[in-house]
Amino acid sequence: MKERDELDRCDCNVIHEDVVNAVREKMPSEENLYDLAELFKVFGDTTRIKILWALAESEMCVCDIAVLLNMTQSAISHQLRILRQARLVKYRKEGKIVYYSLDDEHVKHIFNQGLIHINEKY
Amino acid sequence: MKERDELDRCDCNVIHEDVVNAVREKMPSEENLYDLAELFKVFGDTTRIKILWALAESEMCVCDIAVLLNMTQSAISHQLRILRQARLVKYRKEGKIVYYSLDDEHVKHIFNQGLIHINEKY
DNA sequence: TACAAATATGAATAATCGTTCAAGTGTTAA
DNA sequence: TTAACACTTGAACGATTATTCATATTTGTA
Repeated sequence: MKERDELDRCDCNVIHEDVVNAVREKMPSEENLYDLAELFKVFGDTTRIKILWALAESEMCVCDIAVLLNMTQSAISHQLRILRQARLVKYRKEGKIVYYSLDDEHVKHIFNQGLIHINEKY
Repeated sequence: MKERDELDRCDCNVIHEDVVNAVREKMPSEENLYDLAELFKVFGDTTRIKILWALAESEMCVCDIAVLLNMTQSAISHQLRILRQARLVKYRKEGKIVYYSLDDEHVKHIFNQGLIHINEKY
């Protein structure tokens, strides 16, 4: 029985079964919630935040970003791969130089909402 | 010399010094970027995303959340502490029961922006 | 008072993650 | 073709993190 399993697992009794059921019906799919967490995980690193903020300002090559953030070019390249996989940045090659830029307009909107939260609190 | 240090560190030459300088001036403070990353780090976990989404729907006690997510009450309690510290949830006590609810209206806005990004891509 | 229930917390463990280092592409120019 | 440069990548290391387990704490109740 499903309910029995859940109680065994949660280690407590259901206090408000009606609330739980109502909320359960309104929850997005497991997949959607997972993807959402994965997206925010990408934003949850200072280096990547800085890279995205920089690219929101201007297209830049890997070396420029490394200089701007005072980090090794290798570290930047690793982070750019993660941003690429999340489809947050795109790139174009010009000879040996690779130029990165934002691939998503609402990154700025998400950041701004985040800043609102931070600055509103005290 | 600052520039020398940066070049040592980034392991490459400045390609577009003008771009780097222009972007540097537009960057928010180190502190702001750090706080922003910390906020998104909190969103970057499936369990916490689920908790926040549930609380966006209805006030719930710890036990209810544990049943809803099929997790131990202890695990939920640990995550609620993180959400409390980030000022994303608030709580009220009623006897031995602790009811949690959202403490921030734009959590929903941030989530919605995130979903837009996810769903727009293919 | 003693007990059970709801929640919180500290320590431990396993998994994940960011950076570094070393070695690899691919491209330009001598 | 050789060398230098811009960048990428894989492995390794240390740090962080989510969950579990055991143990508190607080409150209602017998």
